[in-house]
Parts: sequence; structure tokens; C-alpha cells
Amino acid sequence: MAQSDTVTRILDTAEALFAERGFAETSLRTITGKARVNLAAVNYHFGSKKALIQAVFARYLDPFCAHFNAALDELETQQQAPDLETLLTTLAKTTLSVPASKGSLSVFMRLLGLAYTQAQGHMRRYLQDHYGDTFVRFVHLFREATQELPEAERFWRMHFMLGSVVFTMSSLDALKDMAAADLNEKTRVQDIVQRLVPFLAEGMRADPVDTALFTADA
Amino acid sequence: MAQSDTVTRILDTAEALFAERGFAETSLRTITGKARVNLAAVNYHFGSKKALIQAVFARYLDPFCAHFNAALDELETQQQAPDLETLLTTLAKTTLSVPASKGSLSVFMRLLGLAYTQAQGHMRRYLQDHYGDTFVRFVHLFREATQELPEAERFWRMHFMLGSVVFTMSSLDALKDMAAADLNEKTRVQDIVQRLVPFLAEGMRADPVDTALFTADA
DNA sequence: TATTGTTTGAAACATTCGTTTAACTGGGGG
DNA sequence: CCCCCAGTTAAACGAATGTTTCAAACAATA
Repeated sequence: MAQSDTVTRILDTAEALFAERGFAETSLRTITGKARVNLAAVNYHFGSKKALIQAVFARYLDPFCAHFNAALDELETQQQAPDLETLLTTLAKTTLSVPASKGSLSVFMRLLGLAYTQAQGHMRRYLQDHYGDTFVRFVHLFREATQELPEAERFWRMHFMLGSVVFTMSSLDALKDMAAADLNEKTRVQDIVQRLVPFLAEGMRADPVDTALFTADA
Repeated sequence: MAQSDTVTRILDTAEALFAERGFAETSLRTITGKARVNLAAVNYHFGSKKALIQAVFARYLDPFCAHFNAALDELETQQQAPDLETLLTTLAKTTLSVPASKGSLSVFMRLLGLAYTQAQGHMRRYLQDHYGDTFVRFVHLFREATQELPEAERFWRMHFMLGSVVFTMSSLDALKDMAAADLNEKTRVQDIVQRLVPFLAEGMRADPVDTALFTADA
């Protein structure tokens, strides 16, 4: 019984290795070898490599969405719609509050970034199918907090935001080292997230770009 | 003779396919097949797949750095140091003015992102050795354009910016698809870059964050 | 203890990959 | 004319991959 820890060991190892080198570059033999588990265990417990990748995401995203939905519930009971800073801070707090199994935030963020660039179709589709509703809920609140923005402008700026977050959190370790070297300062994750909020909120408030003043010169 | 266009066809096809699905996911057989070239041609003309990847990037980065260095020369002759928008717009214009930047832009950005988070071995070394000086030059000008920022704040915001750019450009294809689905609109790269500039510049101008008001609640 | 369903183990299978080999082609000088 | 050599071609090689197989080990139940 107890769903022996084979499954857990596979998930832990796969999560770390995927984040380190990507999906295609991480073989099942590397995973099962490092996890001290038989090669066939992956296909037995998960069915395929694709399914393993999705399981790695689900283990983090399921509790995250639970927390986040609860936070959104509370925001929606409020009299007036939350403003930008409130919304971003809520997202930040939720992110930090998720126990993050073991491999912490940066690992998952790296995975999320990879899911955007690699894995052509299936990963994006999986994320959309399983967690799209929560995302849509957030977007709805976000839209109310940025009513002055044209639809297209908001769409792109939301992804600019996502980029800042994903990239920064992905490179957390490297950036912390650089911060310790360049400026003599130890930085906690909370500090970085705290710095992110005004940067993103202010970027959102920038005047939408007027029409093309880009020349095609050399 | 005329160095038959085999080399060019390989570079063109590889560039497009790398941008589409990444490096490990793109096989030499796919490249040579689509380019209607013999499989052995890659190893004959370039030596290896690694060398082909480097050649694809060199074809983009060599003219890019030439253009960008020229632009930086001009900025440095100016009486006073360029402001934020000027600096970012210069970078954007240079990026777009490079002829080969149709598909290879996202490839380069993806690699830049990978070089930041992980080693990626040979590619990071190659980039640093060949194009590091130009990057350092830009960073220097950027510091002068944001003198009002505390050192730490600028450090982190520069990486927030880098994250927006790298992530957005890395995921260009995915984002374009989503933009076409969510809002019925075909988006050109120029439009995105143009939207990025005010977003980033305004984020840079946000008031530096005061002291901690984050609670550690659940 | 005997039986059942689940999990693990070592090995094999079928593909696919990057790379190498060797034979062939078509011209341009000796 | 012959040789040479850059360029191309088809075929094969060796290694690595995801997946499947089937017997053994295990846990729980009757």
C-alpha cells in the first residue's frame, strides 16, 4: 500500500532534472537512474513520458490553484474591485504561500517557461484545459483593474509581466549570486517579489503606444 | 561551383525549425529533408550539429552587433547621455533592422534565457567570447540613464526588463497564436517591440519600494 | 497456506538520432 | 587524356531513446 515512494521519487527527480536541462534533453534513464528506480516504473505508473511531465506540473499547480481560487473568492466579495497593486500582491502572496512540495518556486517557474517555448502543443493545451478557468478568473479581475487599457495592449502587457516573473524566478539562484557579488547584499525571495510589484504595476499604467512611429531605416 | 546554395538552404531551414521547436527537438534529418539536401551535407559543410547551431546564431549576431555597435557609437558622441526611451528604442530598432531577424530572433532570445538559468555548455561560452563586449557597452549606457535609482533597485529592474524581453521573444510563436485566438489580430514583431518600450521605461520609473509590508500569513 | 492483484526487475524491442564511410559525379588544370 | 578534388549521394554504424514484455517479488485476503 502507501503508494510506495517510487512515484514520489520519480516526481522529485524528474522535476529537478527537467528544470535543469529541459524536457527532451532529460531521458527516462537519467531520471530513473538518479531516483534509484527501475526504468519501467515511469511507464507503469504514469503511462508515458508526456504524462510524467504533466504530472510534475499537476503536483505543483493543483495546490496553487486551490490557494489562488480561495484568495480570488475573498477579493470578489469585496465591495469594489481590487486595484492593480492589490491584485498583484495577492498573486505574489499566494505564490509564496504554496508549500512547493520540495523543489521550490524557481524550479517550477523554469518549467513554466520551458512549457511556453518547448513542447510545441501538448503542454500548452494541458495547462489551458486544466487550469484555464482559474486563469480566466484572474484575467477578469485584472481587466477591471486596468479598464483604461485597450484589449490588445493589456494582452501583451500581461505577458510582459509574466515574462518578468518567470524569468526572474527561474534564475533566482544565479541572480542571488550576482546580487551578492555586484552589490553586497543578501536577497530573500520576498524582497524580489516585493520589488516586482511596483515595477509591474507602473509599467501597466504607461500610456498605450500611439501609432507607428517606427521607421524602417537601417 | 558558386558554393552551391546548399549551405544557405541548410541555414535557412535550420533557423526556421530551431525557432519553431528548439534544438534538441529538431533533427538533422528533418532539416536536410525539408531543405532537400543530403543528410551528410550538414556534417560536411559545418562539421557537426553544434557547429550548425553556432553558425545559425553567428549569421544573426554578427550583423546585429555591427549595427548595434554603430548605434552605440553615435549615442556616445551625443552631448548628453541618452535617456531611457532613446536607449530602449535604439536597441529595439537595431534588433528589427537586422535582416535575418524573421525567425532567428526568437532563437537567440531563447538561448539567451537558457544561458542565464543554466550552463548550456558550449553555447554560453561561445556567446560570451564573441559578443560579450557589446553587451557590456550597453549596460554602461543604461546605468547613466537611470542614475536616480538605487544600485540594488536598478540591478533587479534590469533583470525584470531582461525577463520581459527574453520571455516574450522566446515565446513569440506561442504568443502570436494566442493573440490570434484571444483577440482576432495578427501581430507583427514590430508591434510587440513597440509596445514593450513604454511598458519597460515606465516600470523603471516607478518609485522604489519602501520597507517590508509583507506578512508571512497563509 | 493458497490465491489474488499490484509492483518491481532485467532484458529485449523498435525507433531515432548524429556521425561516418565509401562510391560516385562533374569539371578544370597537368 | 587522366588525375584530382570539392561536392553530393546512399547506405550503414553505433549509441541513445521511449516503450513493451514477462517472470519474480511482494502485500493483502480468505
